[in-house]
Amino acid sequence: MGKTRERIVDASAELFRRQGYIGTGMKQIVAAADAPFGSLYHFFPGGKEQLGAEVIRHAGRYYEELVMGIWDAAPDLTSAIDAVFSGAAEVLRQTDYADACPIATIALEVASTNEPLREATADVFESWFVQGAARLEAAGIKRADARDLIVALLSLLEGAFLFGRATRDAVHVERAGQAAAALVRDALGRVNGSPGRAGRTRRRPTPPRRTR
Amino acid sequence: MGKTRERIVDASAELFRRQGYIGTGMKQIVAAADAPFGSLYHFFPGGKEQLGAEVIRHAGRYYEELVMGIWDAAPDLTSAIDAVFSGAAEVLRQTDYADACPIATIALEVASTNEPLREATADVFESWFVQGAARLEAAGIKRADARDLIVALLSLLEGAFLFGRATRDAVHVERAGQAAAALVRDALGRVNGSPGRAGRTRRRPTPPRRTR
DNA sequence: GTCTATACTTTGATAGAC
DNA sequence: GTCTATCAAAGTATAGAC
Repeated sequence: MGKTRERIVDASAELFRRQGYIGTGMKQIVAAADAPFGSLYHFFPGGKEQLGAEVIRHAGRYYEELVMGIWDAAPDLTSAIDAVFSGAAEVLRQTDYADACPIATIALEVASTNEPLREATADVFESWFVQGAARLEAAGIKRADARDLIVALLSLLEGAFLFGRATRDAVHVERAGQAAAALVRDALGRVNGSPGRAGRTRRRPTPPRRTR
Repeated sequence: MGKTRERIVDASAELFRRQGYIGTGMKQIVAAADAPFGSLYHFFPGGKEQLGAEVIRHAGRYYEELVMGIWDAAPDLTSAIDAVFSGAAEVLRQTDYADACPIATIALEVASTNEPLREATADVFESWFVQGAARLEAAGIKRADARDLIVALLSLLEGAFLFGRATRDAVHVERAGQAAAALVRDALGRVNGSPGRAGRTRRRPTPPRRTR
């Protein structure tokens, strides 16, 4: 229904997430996008690599907005963490253990083999770190701790995605969420003796400006 | 110098870890193994899939023994966690951010596309969970907590590997190790009020029997 | 912008001599 | 067990009519 170029990017993102970048063929993409083959190289003269880079950045930003939207909708920090992990586990189940992180598979595939695409994934992850750290700070985590904490929280999520997909069991994601909550409690306790209300964020945390 | 079949498996494991299963060709494998092409299908009549399954199980067991060996050599639980994560970060740096988890890339590639290989990765991960949980129990973690904790610790490691390779920065692995240590302290505190000696493992934790 | 046909390369896999 | 030649299929990419 949308524009052809848009459909190509969306279909590619879906296929890359499930089959990886290398495992997805250009012919499969145009078939899934219901797009003419000629349009592919019309819109992406740089070929598969240009398409891959665009998909990584597009899917990365989309997922960032999805997760941060859930985060911001929660009344406090611990609820936010719980909502993100619970929601991720639910999506994993509902998609037959296919839809987890949109770029993790690509990131590992290209990390040592394709420098432009590796940089694209690194940029996406860095943006996630910045956005998450800003929210942790807004919730009262010390600036010096926020960066380390968000990396740990997202590592828990990514690792649990890996185990969840491989074992076809989303409980790993939920349990990782409980571990994430424990890490948050620790960090909050380090700055505030009363953990009861320490986790309460401002009602409308100033959304940090995107750096792009 | 070893037997041909052995060289093929080892070379495949190395290539799969860095380039993934799909991204590695059979011709590249025989070249790296310095093996005759005919031998490949002589030893692996099931083709690439049979080779992939064997590499997953072989590399999975090798890595398990490597990590658990480091674990068992540490004087106490928190030292063990630190040693594992620090060692992993060091290897990551020394290999130009190539050598992290030997099967994570394959696991994500095949999770939704190749059921036999997906099962192989699931078996490996499950074995890691069992071995790790047994060691946590031996260190005083309650049985009911050990399983959840080992999944969280390994999720931290796997997620940090992903970010470390993508951003070419091993500090993520070290920081994940600190978060892992915090989770362990929490779990130990839940069973023993004196965290000072609570983390002390038995000098020779009974190695749980392998289930294969 | 769309569409078809096709060029070129690489892939996994096989056959058969040695 | 080894080695070479080769297959059929799939991969990415291009050309050119419309």
